Amino acid sequence: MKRTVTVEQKRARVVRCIRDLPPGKVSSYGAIARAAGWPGAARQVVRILQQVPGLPWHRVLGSGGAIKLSGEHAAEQRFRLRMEGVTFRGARVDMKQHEFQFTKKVPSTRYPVSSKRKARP
DNA sequence: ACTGTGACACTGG
DNA sequence: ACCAGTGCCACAG
Repeated sequence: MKRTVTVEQKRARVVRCIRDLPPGKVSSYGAIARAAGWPGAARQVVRILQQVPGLPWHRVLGSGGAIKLSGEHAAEQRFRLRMEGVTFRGARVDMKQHEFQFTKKVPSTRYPVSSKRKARP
């Protein structure tokens, strides 16, 4: 039979992953998507963060621990993270110390990019 | 059906 | 470090 995983189910898994982030620990959009078994859905993680209230949104960063928000929002995120004891290395979070390790995570799910050639008319 | 958008990820120059 | 190009997925118009 067909598995037809609905978007709703994927969203639910993403939400769970985000809720699993304990204070002082962070993750990234892409890592959350992979941990939720939905590799490549970083942009969907963003949507979910904006739509679902009550999530620890400040613990989700861009790749490499970069804050992808701007202006006041970025300041707010930095503030909240510092309040939880998260340390920074310049403008980015020290992932070495604060990246949360999801036990699950899809095995060797490399980003499906087949560069090797750029736009070639 | 098609196009543009977004708190993204990656690679290459 | 920065920018450009490409890939990704769902959603709004």
